[in-house]
Amino acid sequence: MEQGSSVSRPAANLLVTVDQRVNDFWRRERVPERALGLHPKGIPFRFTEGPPTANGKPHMGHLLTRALKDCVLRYKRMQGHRIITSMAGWDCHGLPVELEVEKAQGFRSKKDIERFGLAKFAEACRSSVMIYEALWREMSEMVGYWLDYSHAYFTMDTRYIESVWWSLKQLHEKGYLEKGRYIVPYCPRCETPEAAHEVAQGYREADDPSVTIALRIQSRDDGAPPRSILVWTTTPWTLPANLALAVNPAMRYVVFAGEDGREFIMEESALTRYFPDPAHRPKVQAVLGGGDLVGLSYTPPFPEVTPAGEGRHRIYPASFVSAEDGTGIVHIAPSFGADDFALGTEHKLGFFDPLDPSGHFTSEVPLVQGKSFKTADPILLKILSERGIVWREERIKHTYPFCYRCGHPLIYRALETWFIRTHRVTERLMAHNATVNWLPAHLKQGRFGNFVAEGKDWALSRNRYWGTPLPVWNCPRGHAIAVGGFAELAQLHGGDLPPGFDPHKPFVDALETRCPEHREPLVREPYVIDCWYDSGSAPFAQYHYPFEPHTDFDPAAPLDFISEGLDQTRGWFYSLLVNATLLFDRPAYRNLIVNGMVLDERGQKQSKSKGNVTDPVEMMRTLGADGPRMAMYLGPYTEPMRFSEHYVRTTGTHLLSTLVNVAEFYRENRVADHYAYSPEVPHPHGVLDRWLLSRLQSLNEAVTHALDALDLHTAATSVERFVEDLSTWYLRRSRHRFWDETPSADRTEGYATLSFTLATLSRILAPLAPHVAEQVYQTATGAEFAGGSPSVHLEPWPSLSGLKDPVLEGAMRRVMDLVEAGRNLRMRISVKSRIPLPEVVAAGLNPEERQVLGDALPDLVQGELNVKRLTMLSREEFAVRTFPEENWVVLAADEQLLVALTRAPTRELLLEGLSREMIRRIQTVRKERHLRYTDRVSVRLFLGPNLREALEQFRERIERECQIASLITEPQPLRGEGVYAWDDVGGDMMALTLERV
RNA sequence: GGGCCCGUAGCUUAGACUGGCUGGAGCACCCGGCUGAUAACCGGGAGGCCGAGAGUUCAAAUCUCUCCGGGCCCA
Repeated sequence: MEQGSSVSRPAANLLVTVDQRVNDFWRRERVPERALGLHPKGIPFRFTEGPPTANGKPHMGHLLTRALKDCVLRYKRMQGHRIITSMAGWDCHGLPVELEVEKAQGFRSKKDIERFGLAKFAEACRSSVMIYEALWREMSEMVGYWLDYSHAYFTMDTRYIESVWWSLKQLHEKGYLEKGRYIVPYCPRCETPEAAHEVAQGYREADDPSVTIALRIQSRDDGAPPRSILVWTTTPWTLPANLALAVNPAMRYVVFAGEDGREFIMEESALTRYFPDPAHRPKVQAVLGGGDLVGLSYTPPFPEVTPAGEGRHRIYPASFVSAEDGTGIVHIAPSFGADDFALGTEHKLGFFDPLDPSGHFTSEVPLVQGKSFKTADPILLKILSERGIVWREERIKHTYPFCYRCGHPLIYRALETWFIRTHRVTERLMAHNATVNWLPAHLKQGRFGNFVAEGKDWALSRNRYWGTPLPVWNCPRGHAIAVGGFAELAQLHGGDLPPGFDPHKPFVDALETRCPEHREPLVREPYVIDCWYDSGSAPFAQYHYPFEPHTDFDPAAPLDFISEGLDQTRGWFYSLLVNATLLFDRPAYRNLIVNGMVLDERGQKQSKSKGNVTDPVEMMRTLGADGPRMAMYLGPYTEPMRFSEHYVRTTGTHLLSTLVNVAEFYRENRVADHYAYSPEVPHPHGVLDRWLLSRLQSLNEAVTHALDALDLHTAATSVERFVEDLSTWYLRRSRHRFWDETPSADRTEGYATLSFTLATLSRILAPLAPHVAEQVYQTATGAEFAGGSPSVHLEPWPSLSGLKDPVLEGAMRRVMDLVEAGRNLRMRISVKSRIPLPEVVAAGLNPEERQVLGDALPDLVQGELNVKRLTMLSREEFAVRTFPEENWVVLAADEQLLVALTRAPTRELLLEGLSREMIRRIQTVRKERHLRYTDRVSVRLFLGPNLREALEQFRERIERECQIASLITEPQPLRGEGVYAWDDVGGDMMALTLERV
């Protein structure tokens, strides 16, 4: 068992092997299930999984988010918290899912969907979701993101939808849910609005009319000549819908006379654009401020079709009016533009929208009735020309949005939309946001705070099919009924709902309903809702609240922690806040970590078209899961982060494979020495052991502090430094103890210290690198994945005390510096460290430091520097002592530390060095033969004269270190197969054969 | 056009809130050593106008302003 659980070397796929073994163990012992069920009485730690859209393959950014969430949840679990809730979740609705199906079916428009049949379409969407859910689940489980996947919530589930309906009815009753209008990009051919990211795909160069018209201002009974204001537009078809004009009060406008004697008004700098040649530029007769124009009335371009009304056809001030193009006077058609809409709403101008859903003029504009908006352009212009209203007519090339699916030009138009009136609670939203601990902090008042402060309403309804249906039914008598659950719907239906009732379209609309008051048939609003509302409902809807009475959902309790990517700022972070505020009047969450975007190795955004997308599953198959995880914690995860295989290998993989190999070292030796693990806190005597334990407690404290602050970066770098110290100082300085032939108290204390350290470190590492932590834990405790073994993930978070010794840690730091200085000196005199030197003299450790190190100080330094004697002096003593240059080399390592080293080895020491040369070469051969280091061998040697002398003196040591059972020296050079030979070992020949015995 | 963030060695970063010692470290690179735990380890080297400029100050990577570059979001 013990041999079999050794990790294979060389370590190319070391961490992949670890993952496999650990995953087998977890599956066999049902560790995730047991871990998720720990601490049923623990202090709640409230969490909700932000449901990823079950659409498209997961990318590196998703891996990052999972790594962050998993780390925090594991930490809290180890601290004894009960996680509420560990349910996984999937966002199932929305246009991305519909598009996926449309693409698969080759659909080009909504009409294709209708022809296909809504019931079949819904089924296809559902299947699509389930395919992606499997992909995502694979990635999430691979990275070790432990959630309860078998009880995941799906936003398309009937019960989930019922909870969402409940909440919408709450909003409706409180008056937050209302019908209104909203400007959206709209494709008349597909008869659907488009989302911003869709519009962004469809910008193209377009050739359009560029028309300047002159609208007559109504004179103010002062006898002055009539003036006309000049208005520029590229969409003449919107002119029948003109309800106002806008000017910028901060700009200057000029009055000038035209050739026909009429007076015209435009913005000052626009005059230069319209008349580039100064010789032909008309004379300015008067200059007006924009404010002078505000309030004036004018005659609209088509007075016979455009309904007059209060406030209409006047000039309004607006800051969005610019002087960059046009005349500095903007035509306002509130039905057909965002700025227009806002201004129209502000001044209560109402709407005039004479287009039908397919973009053809209705009978409201008889001049062009039945014509599409685009073909109406020239006809309308011709009429205006005949009336003398067209002042200048040109063409313009500019970029314009087209439908990315069918290529038809889009229009912006005001559509009937259901809103959540969030602007009414902007103050509450801001107050709740103020309580949140945002990481990074700048988002709180920055990007997110600004967005909330803008106080825009939430346009909730969508003209689509696959989504939560808007649960509002209209009575022909003119009132609306919001349905807050299936029981209420059954009442309207007048009987039980059909068995297995699916609330999606088209089933919900096929249900017959009657108004309980007027007995008239009800018709549901045809919309589905924004899927962000679905996910924002997750904290309660995943529990089917309030229909199921005894759940973990507490209406009064915000979530303790969530984490998602920066793209969720206006997505989930916002919808959670709105839901929590409107439904429960409390903040939605207390802490959140927002991760940045994951870029490729050159800092470029990863995108399919660039072909620079790293597949997280592929990466984990090559490198294991924990290397990428660790690399993410070690990087700037709240900012855009470069990420590549090379980056992972040199950070996370390096750190973790070092650690695994330290554990492997421990295993091999303790198996050979039959050391039995004990979980007791050791109290060793040796300085190195005590130093390591002190470092361990310091690490424990640092990581606890960091994770409490949700600072995973500091936690990871602390671990990194510790592993470095463990591997390159403690182990290198200690390894010989573990090779002692005979058991000693010191060796046993070494095992106790190392195993305790590894076991504790594995617990500290568990939230960060769960697989490697398990491997190290199993090795350290000697459990070795045996059936019924405990798992590190069922252990509590360590809280060491009484082991810390700051003086010792500081003193050891000085020793490390001293050794480094000594190595530097050896380098200068070109004496390799295999050759012992007689003496090193040093100063710079204070008495306290020297005392805490005691006898160990010479051992540490002499062993590491391979010198026979260490003499410690005070700085004063060092200063007065002379170090003749022919015998000594001296270095001031820093302001404190002074080191002097003897230059030349004695003949005796030279021979000792040669013995080590021989040992090294024999060891090399052993390694080449893949011998375990417990294997014993017989060796035949042919040696030059110096080496022979060295062998005579150090024979016993060579035999011991190389595990030699029989050693024969040959007088003649060895020849033939199996002979290893060197011509220059300290100037001598050396050859050998070696056999396992 | 507006908002937010980020610029420290080729790369990843510490230091910034609270100004102060020669701006530390790892990877990569070059030279050398070592190798019976390791994609290991050890020593040395090269590599920084701390994005630029101005200001405050006895003193600025750090505080202030402006600009430049990059990113994200919005219009």
